[in-house]
Amino acid sequence: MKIGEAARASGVTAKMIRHYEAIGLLPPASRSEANYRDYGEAEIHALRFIRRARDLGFSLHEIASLLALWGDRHRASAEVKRLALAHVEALEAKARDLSAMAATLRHLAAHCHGDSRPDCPILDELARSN
Amino acid sequence: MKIGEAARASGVTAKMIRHYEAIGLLPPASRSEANYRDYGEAEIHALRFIRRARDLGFSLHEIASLLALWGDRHRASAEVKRLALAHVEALEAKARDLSAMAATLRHLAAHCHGDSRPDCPILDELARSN
DNA sequence: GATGGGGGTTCCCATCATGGGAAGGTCAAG
DNA sequence: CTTGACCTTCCCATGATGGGAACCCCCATC
Repeated sequence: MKIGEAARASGVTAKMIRHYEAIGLLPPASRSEANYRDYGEAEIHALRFIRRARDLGFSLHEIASLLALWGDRHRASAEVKRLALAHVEALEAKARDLSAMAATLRHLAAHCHGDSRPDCPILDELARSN
Repeated sequence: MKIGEAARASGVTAKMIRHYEAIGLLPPASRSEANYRDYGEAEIHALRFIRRARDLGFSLHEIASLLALWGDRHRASAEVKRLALAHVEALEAKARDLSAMAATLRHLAAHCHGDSRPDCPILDELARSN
């Protein structure tokens, strides 16, 4: 399979597949006579694995660890779980941060008339001098 | 005030102050004889404004708009409110995305024994072949 | 007066994940 | 044999931030 097909089959763009190889997340693909990258089922599986992990918000660095664990038949699931839960904590912390920002701003906006007059509690808050 | 003092007074690092000037978010600062940037109260206010907007998750691009509105005595607060609420929507959407990822992953982790055995529903899900 | 330290200045590079695009090679079908 | 779709590598850009080098400036202390 050439890179375009692999991209369609895995949901990872060809650009990203090359990138993942370049940074060592994936081993160098074997090449055809025309120097085209050639992918088999195993590679497609790995690419899908990466895409799903990305969809769950894992960084490429974390994904490298996950791939290593995936490929290790003697892994302890405890290690995977630890990694996953640490990531969950980070996701939840980020979500809380964003929600807090949203709530603060929504509150400010609720007090803003939102008409043609210039008075605006939102700007007042941002420009507050203390 | 030199840039270091301005940084301390505003909570924006000197590095970032220079950056904001470089990208045109702030007008070029006036310079001392030694070519040092010189800041007055007005500039400190603007820097604090920027920092607060950043704390609320606004992008520098959005902040440019907010600064323009802030400086426009004839602005309509409707415009500010519109911007703020659009940003709130984006924040909430992002927060929802992160929460969904966290929930999915927490669910998977809950089914993972997390012991020394290799079986792991988390990896199974990532490696799912359909 | 020399020196040292703690500012400041510019400029380049790195992060993280991704995309755009140029210049050129390869292959199938018309 | 050309055309078009694909592939290759390489460079640049994003957004916000930080690190660090090389150099300049000023003030206090020996």
